[in-house]
Amino acid sequence: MSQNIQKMIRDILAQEVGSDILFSVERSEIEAHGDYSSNIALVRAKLERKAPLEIAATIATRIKEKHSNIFHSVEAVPPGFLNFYLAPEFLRREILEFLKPAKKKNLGRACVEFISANPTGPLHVGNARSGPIGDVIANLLAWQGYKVTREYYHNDAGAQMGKLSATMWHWYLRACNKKSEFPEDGYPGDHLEIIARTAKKKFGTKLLTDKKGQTKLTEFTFGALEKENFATIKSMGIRFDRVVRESILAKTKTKKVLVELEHKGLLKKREGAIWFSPTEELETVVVKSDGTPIYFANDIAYHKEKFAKNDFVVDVFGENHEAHIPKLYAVADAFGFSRERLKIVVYGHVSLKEGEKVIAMSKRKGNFVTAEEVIKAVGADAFRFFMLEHAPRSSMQFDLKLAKAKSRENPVYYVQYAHARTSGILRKSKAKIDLKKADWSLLETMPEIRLMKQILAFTEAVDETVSDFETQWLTRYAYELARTFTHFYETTHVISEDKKLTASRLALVLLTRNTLQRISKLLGISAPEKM
RNA sequence: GCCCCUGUAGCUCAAUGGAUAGAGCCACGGACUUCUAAGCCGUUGAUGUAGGUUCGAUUCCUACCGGGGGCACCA
Repeated sequence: MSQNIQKMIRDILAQEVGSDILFSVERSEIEAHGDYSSNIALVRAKLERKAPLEIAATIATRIKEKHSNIFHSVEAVPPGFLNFYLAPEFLRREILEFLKPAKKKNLGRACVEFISANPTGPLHVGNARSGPIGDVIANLLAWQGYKVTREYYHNDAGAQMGKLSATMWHWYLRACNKKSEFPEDGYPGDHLEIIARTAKKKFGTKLLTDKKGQTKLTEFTFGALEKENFATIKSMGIRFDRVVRESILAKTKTKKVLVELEHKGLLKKREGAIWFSPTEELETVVVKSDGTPIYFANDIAYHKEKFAKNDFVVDVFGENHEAHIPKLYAVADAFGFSRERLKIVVYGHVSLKEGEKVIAMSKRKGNFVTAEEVIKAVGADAFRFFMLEHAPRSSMQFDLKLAKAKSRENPVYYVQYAHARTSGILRKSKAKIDLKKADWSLLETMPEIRLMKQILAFTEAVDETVSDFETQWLTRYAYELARTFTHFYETTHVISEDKKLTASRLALVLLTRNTLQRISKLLGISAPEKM
C-alpha cells in the first residue's frame, strides 16, 4: 500500500508548528495549487497575530531545507496557503510503495444489512438503490480488513403479512370464479393478481376447501416474490451471505431479548402495551396491548444478534426510516455496543422520469416500474454506476430515456473504455512487463506524471470513502483516472522505436489497467478487455 | 402543528469552512486520421431570498420561500 502522503505532510507540519491546532492538508484540485495544500498558516495567523502569508513563507522555507528529497518545492501563496509540489524522485518511490502488496489486516467481523424490502411486491428502483450502495460498503469494509457478511432481512411477520394474505385470498377467489371484494387495506397492483393466477394453476381450487388454504397460498406467494426479488438482486451482481427472517427471529429470539431489556429497566408498561423506553423522547411500542410483539421488538432481537457477532455493523435505510435511527442507537447503548461501531447509512428517494415525463412510482396499475425492468434496460454496470455516483443521502432522478436510449453516454462506459484501451495496447505489444523492475525515471512528460499521480491517489480516494461511505468519491475517482489516462493516451504514443521508453510506458499502462481493475472491483462493475 | 432531509448551469449531479464553485448531458465551433472516435480540444452558462458568524461560507447559525420524508399498539 502506498504511503499516505497527506499524513506525512501533516506530520511534518505538526513537527514544525505543533499539533495543537486543527488544520487541513488536502490534495489540490487545481494543478496550479501544487499536489497538496494546507491552510495551516491561515489558521495560525490569528493565534500568532501575524500575517498568514508571512507564517506560510517561514514554514515553507524550513520544510524546503529539511525535506528537499520529498518536495520539489513548497510555496507560500496569498492569502496564506502552503502548496506542496512533490519531487519526481519521490513520486517514483511512491510508485514502488504502491506496488507492494497490502498487508492483510484483521479488523474482525462486519455485517452490512441492505435492501431488506417488504415482501409484498417486486423491488422497485427505490429499494434497488440500496443494493449497489450496500454492496459497495461491504466491498469497502472487506478492503479495510473486515470479514464481511452481507445480510438481507425479510420482514415476513406481523400485520402486513395479514394484509398480504387477505389480498391474495381475494385474488385467488377471483381466479376460482368466486365473488370477492378487494380488501379495504389490501395491497394494490396487478402483480399479486398474477401470482394468484399462477397459484390457481398449481393448486386448482383445492385451497378453497383446505383449512390451511389461505396460509398455504400466503407461503406460495411469499416464495414466488422471494424468488423474483433474488433474481433481480442477482442481476445487479449482488449475492447475500445470509438471509434473516423476521418470522423466525420472532419465534426464537424476541421473547428472551424483551426479558433482558426488562431486567435492564428499559421497558415500561402503559395503556396495556409494553414500550421500549431508553429516554422519554424515544419511547416506542414493542408489545401491543393484545400481547403480540411488533416489528421493533424483532428488530431489537436482530440487532442484538448482529452486535454479538460483529465488530462493525452497517444498516442501509431509506429516508422514510430516518426516525428509526436514534432508536437503534439506543438499542446499541442498551447492549453496550459502541455507537461508533454502528453506522446507519441513509439513502434518498429515487424518482423516475422518462424524458420530460415524471413517472409516479405508486403501485397502482400500469405505472409501476420494477427494478428488474430498469436493470434489463440499462445493464447492471450502468445501473450500479448511476446509483453510486450520487451522494447516497441525496434524492435523485433516474431518467429512463437517458438510461435506455443514450446509455453510451453514461460515465461507466468512459471508465470501461479506458480499461479496454489499456488492454488493447498491452495486447498489441505482447511484451512481458515486470512492474517492479520498470524504469519509472524515463516518464517525464506532464501526461505521464499526471497519470502516475492519479494512480497514487487511489489509496486516498478509497480511504476517504471508507470513512463516510460517500460512494460518489469512488465513481469520481474512477472517472478521473479514466480521464487522466485518456489524456495520456491522446498525447502519448506508447509503442515506439525507443525500446526503453516503450517498456517504461507499457509499465505505466499496465499499472493504470491494474488500478482501473481495482476500482472497478470495488464498485462491482466489469472491466472489459474489448468494447 | 412539531421533527428530519433538501434547494448549485437549460437538464442530471459534485464540491470533507478555503484559492478562479467542478463534471456529464444538451447546444455551438474545431483538430487529427499510426496502440479502440463509446475518444480529443474549445465556447456559452449556476449557489432559492434576506441577514449573521468567519481572514475566508455552496458548506455553520437565524428567518422566510419552494420540494421530499417522518410524527401508528404498520414494516
